[in-house]
Amino acid sequence: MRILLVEDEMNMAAALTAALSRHDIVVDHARTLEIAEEACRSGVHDAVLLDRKLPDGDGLSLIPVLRREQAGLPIIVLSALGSPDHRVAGLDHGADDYLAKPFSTDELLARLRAVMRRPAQIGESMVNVGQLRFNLTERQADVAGEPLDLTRRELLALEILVRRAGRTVPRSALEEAVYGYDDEIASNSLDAHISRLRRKLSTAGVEIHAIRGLGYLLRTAS
Amino acid sequence: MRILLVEDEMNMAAALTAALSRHDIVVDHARTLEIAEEACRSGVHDAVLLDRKLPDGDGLSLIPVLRREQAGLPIIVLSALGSPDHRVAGLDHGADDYLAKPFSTDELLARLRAVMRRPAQIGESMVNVGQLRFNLTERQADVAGEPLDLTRRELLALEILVRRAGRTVPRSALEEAVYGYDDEIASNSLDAHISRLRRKLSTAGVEIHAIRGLGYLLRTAS
DNA sequence: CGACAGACATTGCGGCTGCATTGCGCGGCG
DNA sequence: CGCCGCGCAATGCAGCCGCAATGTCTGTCG
Repeated sequence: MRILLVEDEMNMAAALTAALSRHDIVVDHARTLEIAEEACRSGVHDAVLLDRKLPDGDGLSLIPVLRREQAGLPIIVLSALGSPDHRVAGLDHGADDYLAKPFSTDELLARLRAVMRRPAQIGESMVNVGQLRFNLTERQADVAGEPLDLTRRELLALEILVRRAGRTVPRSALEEAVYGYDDEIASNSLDAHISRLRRKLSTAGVEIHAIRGLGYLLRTAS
Repeated sequence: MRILLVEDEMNMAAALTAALSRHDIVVDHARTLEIAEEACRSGVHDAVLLDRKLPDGDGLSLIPVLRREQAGLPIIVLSALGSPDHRVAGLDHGADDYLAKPFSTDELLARLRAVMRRPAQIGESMVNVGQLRFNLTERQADVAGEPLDLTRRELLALEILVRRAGRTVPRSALEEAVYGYDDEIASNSLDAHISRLRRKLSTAGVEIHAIRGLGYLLRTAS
């Protein structure tokens, strides 16, 4: 892990660098806002520790700059200004955490770990078939980025077809997915839904094949 | 915004609920770990406030459970156990932040905002859709610089629609965001709010689309 | 090889469900 | 005491969906 420490007081900086180094954290040290801005441009840092009182201004003013350059880069403010008001100000300027001096090194490390843990992206299960992209969690279908306007029954049918793309889906399975168990169906309305689905998928590069006597099968257009 | 408060002390819970409600945050209250676990399963919460001393165990033990159920759900621990050691323990158990009692309500709100910014932090806590600009931290909506005059319910509805712009928001999710669990709704008043929202957004270049049988969808006007 | 039957495709229609809109009255807050 | 937000209900409306009629295709049997 490599962090950028923005701090003008040399004793403080040295002590922090030593403490963090003992935990195998690489520390780059910047004494001014200007140097810090320059340093962060390299994009090698995993987090920023930011002092407030700096020779060329309040550290908080750096936060919007960092956010623009390196969106998502965790920022922890370290400051002797520790009143609730000061903390609120720091957090509302966009900091991820605010730690008042003096603090324990262990707590700093823990807060660093906490802030670094941030999940990259909650796994959204997406299925791609041809130009068709189906988001299983959101229950939404796109064709080349354009959202498809599907009705509820069409969505339910497409979902199960997509989940088993390339394999034949028995007609009975489709009926159970689209209607309930209870909801009896006494016509060919499932076929009707498939028909309308096909039209809406005409530009999606996929085909819904009918497997006579068995069911349907979704696959990329040949 | 809707949060889950896990706290057994009723005075504390009532005070917090009142304070947060004043900032238009919907609070669901759980007195025990068991109830909390059950409540979080609904997946409607944006964050969790977690006490440590609870009738059925240490609140920290809930964190792994929440992480498994709802990865990415921000968790802030609130505890009278405020020593650095305690904080480190809390953070290393997976909490996103640790606030020692007593704390100022303003700081809690600021830390909530900080922790909520995270997922959407790519870019800013400002969402633009069409001419509509929604400030998630300030909770304010502008159309071409002109601030929109929205009521509380309208704001809550618009917030969740904006947070998930371009994706269908289930009707149930909207109801839970705008009203609480307990607040039963026995009419189409949600529809009424949507209707009035639409009127106020008429010049915003966005549309609130109704997805029949599913919910609503906000997107730029075609 | 032709004819028929069964299965799927497509499309129009009507009913019904669920959404849109508006007005009213209550209750809370100033 | 007046205002405003909100829940509620009534009315109007649109679109989804079930249904059936008709067309197409395929596989089978005489």
